[in-house]
Amino acid sequence: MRNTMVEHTNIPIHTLKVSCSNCSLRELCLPVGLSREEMSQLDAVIRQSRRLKRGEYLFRAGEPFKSVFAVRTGFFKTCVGSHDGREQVTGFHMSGELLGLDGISANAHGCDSIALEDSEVCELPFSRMESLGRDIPSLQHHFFRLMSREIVRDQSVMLLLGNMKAEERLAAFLLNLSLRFSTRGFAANDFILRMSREEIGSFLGLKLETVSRTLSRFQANGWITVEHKHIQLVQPTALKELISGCSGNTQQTHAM
Amino acid sequence: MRNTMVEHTNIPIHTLKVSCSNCSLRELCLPVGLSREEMSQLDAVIRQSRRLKRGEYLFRAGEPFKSVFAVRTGFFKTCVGSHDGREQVTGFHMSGELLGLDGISANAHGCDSIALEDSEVCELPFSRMESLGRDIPSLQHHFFRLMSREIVRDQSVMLLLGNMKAEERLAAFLLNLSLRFSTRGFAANDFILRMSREEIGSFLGLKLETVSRTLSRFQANGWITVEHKHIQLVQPTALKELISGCSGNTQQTHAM
DNA sequence: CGCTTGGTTGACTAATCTCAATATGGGTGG
DNA sequence: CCACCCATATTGAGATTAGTCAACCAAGCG
Repeated sequence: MRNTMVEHTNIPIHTLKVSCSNCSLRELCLPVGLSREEMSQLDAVIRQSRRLKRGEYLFRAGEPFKSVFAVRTGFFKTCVGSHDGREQVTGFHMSGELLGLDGISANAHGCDSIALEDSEVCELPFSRMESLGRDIPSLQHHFFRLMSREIVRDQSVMLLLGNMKAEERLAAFLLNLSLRFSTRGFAANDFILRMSREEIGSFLGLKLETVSRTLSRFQANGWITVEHKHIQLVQPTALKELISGCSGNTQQTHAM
Repeated sequence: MRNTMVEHTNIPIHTLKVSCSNCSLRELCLPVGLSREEMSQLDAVIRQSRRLKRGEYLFRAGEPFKSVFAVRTGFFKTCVGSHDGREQVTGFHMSGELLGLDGISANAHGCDSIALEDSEVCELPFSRMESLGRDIPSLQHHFFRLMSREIVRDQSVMLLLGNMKAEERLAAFLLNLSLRFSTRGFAANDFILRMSREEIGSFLGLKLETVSRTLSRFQANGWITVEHKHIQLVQPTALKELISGCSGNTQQTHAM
């Protein structure tokens, strides 16, 4: 029954299409439609990828801002801390997603970014991306789109935190993860949570006990199975019904 | 005592410095440090300002995205709606702030934007701003900064919605408004709320009754006076104490 | 000058948090 | 390789907060 889940990493159903020679930035490169020439310019700017171990900080709030980072593999959380130690997880980030966009405004990172499993990122020195954007309009445009997408994502989190009940938040959260896994070629209804109940709670504006209880209730309803961090969506439809109506744009393939 | 408050608009302490000939975009122009030549290029791109009456929509979610808008005068709210009619106010916006950045990602506006009083905006056709940015690097950079700032703002709203109690939310809200008024040359401790209790509640993730009760309690404590929409901060320090610790970056001069 | 809308207040209910006890698993060091 | 320990998760009971429903009031508008 309990297969050796210790390193039961989510299994890709099909291999990811990688378009950018230097690193698998589907999100960054694919939609732009760069020429071979432009692609190599981009490759020249993208720094060697960096590996992080579980628990390691990619950057910390307050550090000078130099680069944004694209997740190649692994899983990250970002959080803003408050003086008295409360901390709010502002998002979870997986492959193809960009980290550090909030640092541009003040030339300093605005949040902490921490690897939740061993991970690999590409560093994109921002000023070089800016100048490259001037030469390659489609790249510039795509960068604006990525930033805008982050704003859209944040709006849907606000909707979640401002309007939804605990069950709805959890359902939206699970379905969002499911969607993002599946667009990356992983199983949609069978995955491993990379984060703790407390981190989920922080993100969803709930206490860890509430997260735990709500997951148990979902399981009791026969909607999901929970085995520690291993989640299976048995009746995703039931979850979808729960949030039908509150959706807004909770259903994004992008970061959350 | 109660002066004819009907049109008691907030009074500027000093006149705003206007740097851009076409429209008062302090936020957009001042920090960039454009040359006279560049400034006139920018002026050429910025469309004639548009006037809106109270209650009018600047744009609606789903409409094709063409431009972002800079608030010249007046007051706006943005909200994302959900299918079943719930709506979440995602922000309030005053002079110098940009609206519509969330539309870039999908080429369609992602929220409604509604004037809360008679207002005036400048329209900035986005594609022309993009190409102008290619010619004027500092403008491009500034645009990235503005988008990043929006992301930072959203993070602080998440912190507010995820971590704070009703009293703390209201205190943070009032102090944020106060700060923004004062940086625009209006009185910091004496202002008119442009939005209803319900809209405040929607933004803060509270019901209107809770907003009302909490304001009453603040007044009973002697911290503020409330006369309908006219608010005076009598002991701003008391409010600051309330949120000391949860701040994160709740104290921004920018939109909220 | 009545009517409609928005705001206040109260009593009650429901949801979530808090505190606490108990399990469980994974990691560590012997 | 095993035993132990600590961090993490589950569950329960009771406290607290905010939501709900409802009555009432005041203001602004036509």
